[in-house]
Amino acid sequence: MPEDRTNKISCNSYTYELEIAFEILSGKWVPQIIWHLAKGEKRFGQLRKLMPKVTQKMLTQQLRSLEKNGIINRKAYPEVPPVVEYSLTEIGKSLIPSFNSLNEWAVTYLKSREDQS
Amino acid sequence: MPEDRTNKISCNSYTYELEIAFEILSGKWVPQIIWHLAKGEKRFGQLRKLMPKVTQKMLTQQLRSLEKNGIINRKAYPEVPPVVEYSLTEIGKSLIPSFNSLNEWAVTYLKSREDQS
DNA sequence: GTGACTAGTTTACAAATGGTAACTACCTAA
DNA sequence: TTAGGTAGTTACCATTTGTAAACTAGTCAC
Repeated sequence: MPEDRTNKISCNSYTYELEIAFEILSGKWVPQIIWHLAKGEKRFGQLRKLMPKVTQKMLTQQLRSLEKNGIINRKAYPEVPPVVEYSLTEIGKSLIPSFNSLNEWAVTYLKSREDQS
Repeated sequence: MPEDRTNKISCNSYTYELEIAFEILSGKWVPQIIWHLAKGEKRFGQLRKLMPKVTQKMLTQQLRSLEKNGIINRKAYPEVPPVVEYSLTEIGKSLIPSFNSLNEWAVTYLKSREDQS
């Protein structure tokens, strides 16, 4: 074997996709945003009410990042006062099963930690 | 309805578990570490070789954090030179399906982004 | 007694991330 | 003309996270 090509999926390339996912989803408020949008389109102000601890700056920042990455849609209506609606894209919606899986894992995890103490 | 208790699962409490998961799994090298350990017990030096870009300090730091959170086991043998073996705990192993799910999502995601450009 | 081996620690620094608070734009209604 | 409503932006600071490089400990082989 001249090069280490015995496996098409080398360790490095195989973790690459997974890391992309975590890169996109990292950000203190990102999971929450996606979760809320999973339940339906929301306006900026609605998200603020649902997430009282996030500041305006952080909310727009993370919304912009999700938009850039194609996870959410932003629809702005040229009205006064302004109306902006956020929703999950198709690829964004396809994240929901993974989120449910992680959520279930976390429930089990927390339970197992309680039992120990 | 005196209080908003129509749903047992309120928005706030429901995202809580999900956020715990992301909290534990955030950290630049954490997904990779878990991924490698999913394939079997590894020594410190083996992990370093599998992840050439991580520094010693970061590797130990993130391993410690995962150990503290009960995701991995650390077995140290009092030999010279030292031998330390890391492996996933049961709850750690139970993360693998979620990781697979996220990984598959990311593959689809990357494909869909390629197609656009 | 010098160097190699493994699995770290330590110090100092740089970069990324997040938080606070004040400010903007635009139109409407009083 | 002044206040209110929505969806932001800006400037500045604090905290967290990550990096680089040198150092440690204990034993063995030379």
